[in-house]
Amino acid sequence: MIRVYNTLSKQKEDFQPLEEGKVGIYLCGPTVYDKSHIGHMVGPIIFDTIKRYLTYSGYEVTLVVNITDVDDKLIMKSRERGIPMDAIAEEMTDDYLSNLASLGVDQIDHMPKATESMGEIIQFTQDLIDKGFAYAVDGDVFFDVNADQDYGKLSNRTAAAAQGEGGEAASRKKSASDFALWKSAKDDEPSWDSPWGKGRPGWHIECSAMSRRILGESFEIHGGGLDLVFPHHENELAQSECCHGKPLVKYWMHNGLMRAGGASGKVGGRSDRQDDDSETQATVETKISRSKGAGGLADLIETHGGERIRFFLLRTHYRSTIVFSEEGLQEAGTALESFYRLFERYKRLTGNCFYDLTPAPLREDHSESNNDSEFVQQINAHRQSYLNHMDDDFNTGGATSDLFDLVRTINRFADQNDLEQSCSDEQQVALTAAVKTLRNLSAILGIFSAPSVDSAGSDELTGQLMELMIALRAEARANKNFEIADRIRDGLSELGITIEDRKDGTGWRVG
RNA sequence: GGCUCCGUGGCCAAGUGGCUAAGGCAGCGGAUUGCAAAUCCGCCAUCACCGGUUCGAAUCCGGUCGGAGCCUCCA
Repeated sequence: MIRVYNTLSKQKEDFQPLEEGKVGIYLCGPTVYDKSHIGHMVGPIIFDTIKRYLTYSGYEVTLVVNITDVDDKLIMKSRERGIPMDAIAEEMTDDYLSNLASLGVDQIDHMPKATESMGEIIQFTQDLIDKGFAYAVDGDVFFDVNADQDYGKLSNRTAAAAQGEGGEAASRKKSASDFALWKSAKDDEPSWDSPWGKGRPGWHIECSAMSRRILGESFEIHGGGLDLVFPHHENELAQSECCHGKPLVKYWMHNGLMRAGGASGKVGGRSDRQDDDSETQATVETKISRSKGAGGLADLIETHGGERIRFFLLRTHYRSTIVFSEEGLQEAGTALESFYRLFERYKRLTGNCFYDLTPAPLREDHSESNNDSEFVQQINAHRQSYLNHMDDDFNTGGATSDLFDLVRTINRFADQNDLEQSCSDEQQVALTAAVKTLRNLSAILGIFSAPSVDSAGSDELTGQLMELMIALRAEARANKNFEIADRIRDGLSELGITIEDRKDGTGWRVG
């Protein structure tokens, strides 16, 4: 039984879809007014993983991630740069999509855009007016918070305590906590025709309208960053539930936010964009680490590779705060090495490539057999532990530890049976079954789908040169001329190449 | 001020009532190796602090200290 932490009830609940076997997930995506930073990737990566796991568990899953391509920040950006809003939206959407691709996020089924959903948004707004939950004033439409008995249940606050001064539109609102469903446009702003005049949607209404179109009036999971609980999700919930008279979603899931190492405040958060008036030494240091974290995600992917970043994020439970640091990413990279070495070892022993193994699509029954060897039993135990971790609110941090256990168990099997000396057909079968388990389980996390491409110096000439160097060194070693042999190894080491003398021959790698 | 959440070994990080507190990185000892590298084996924590509940708590309750998020745009 899968269990899910629900922000609404503040506890873990048994996962039970509304309709047997089907799951709808709506994840709040970015407002595309600027390039994405690493913090924007936490949600997509965890929900991509959640969909993979639910699919593996037999559910038919629809994952929706919206793109907000009209809002105040986009309009400001458009003025700043002197180009149309839709050009900025397109540029930043492309940036977002390419980042997702680099990080192996490929499970998204729909990416609706606000500007392509105006009809539904206007209809939704009209529905709320008709039902008495919203009112139009001078071209604006506001949601009437006091008409909603349940308002505040997600973020645990009352309507009165909800929203401060009411902003610039305060004078037209019935109550300061009322929020805009439709905003009238000034002359030079992008706008769409509506029954209330030219204008654009408020921030929250697009999600209500688009989720209704694609997933229906009620669906299973709504996700987003913890910072969206209020006001975004609170308001979205209010709109949809007042409109439909039933729960919008069964499970509200919120991922923790990322912090820059040494700094306070989340990556890309408000403090990042504020002009600091107090230039103490501490804030200067903070800015440096910030610029690393919140700076170009594309650069980060360039230097570390998507797999390392994805693994780094998934090692922590999705509800925790992740502190971003260059060192943390480095360490994740070191940890991944043991997997890559096992894949190479597997290939040497069996001739098969890890990446060519096809991951099992479904979580099949592994009924315990008494005939199983100790090795097979250990592998199954690790597999079961992995599934238990994932069943428990998608505990990817715990699950990765089972992956390391699998690696150690497989290496131990190879060591103890001296497979480098001889590997029987039977042993090859056992080895492949175990490696395949690793393949299946890592595929759920979205890692190891293809060889990591960060290995430099893998061109043909280098390979031939290395073959020559290794042959020369082997000759020297055979003649017990260790001085020469070590000179070769040390020299290569200075060039960043590591030599490994294994029982079945000498290998080399960059790094 | 209101509302959430967190504090586990040198660092990262699972575990949230009961066998010897996962796993990773770093370190140390051993096997292996000509020496290394890789791999394997072993070692390294009583869970911020105080008090309470309980046969039994890192895990529940209260308090103290420390940290984070939201209450304003935000993944």
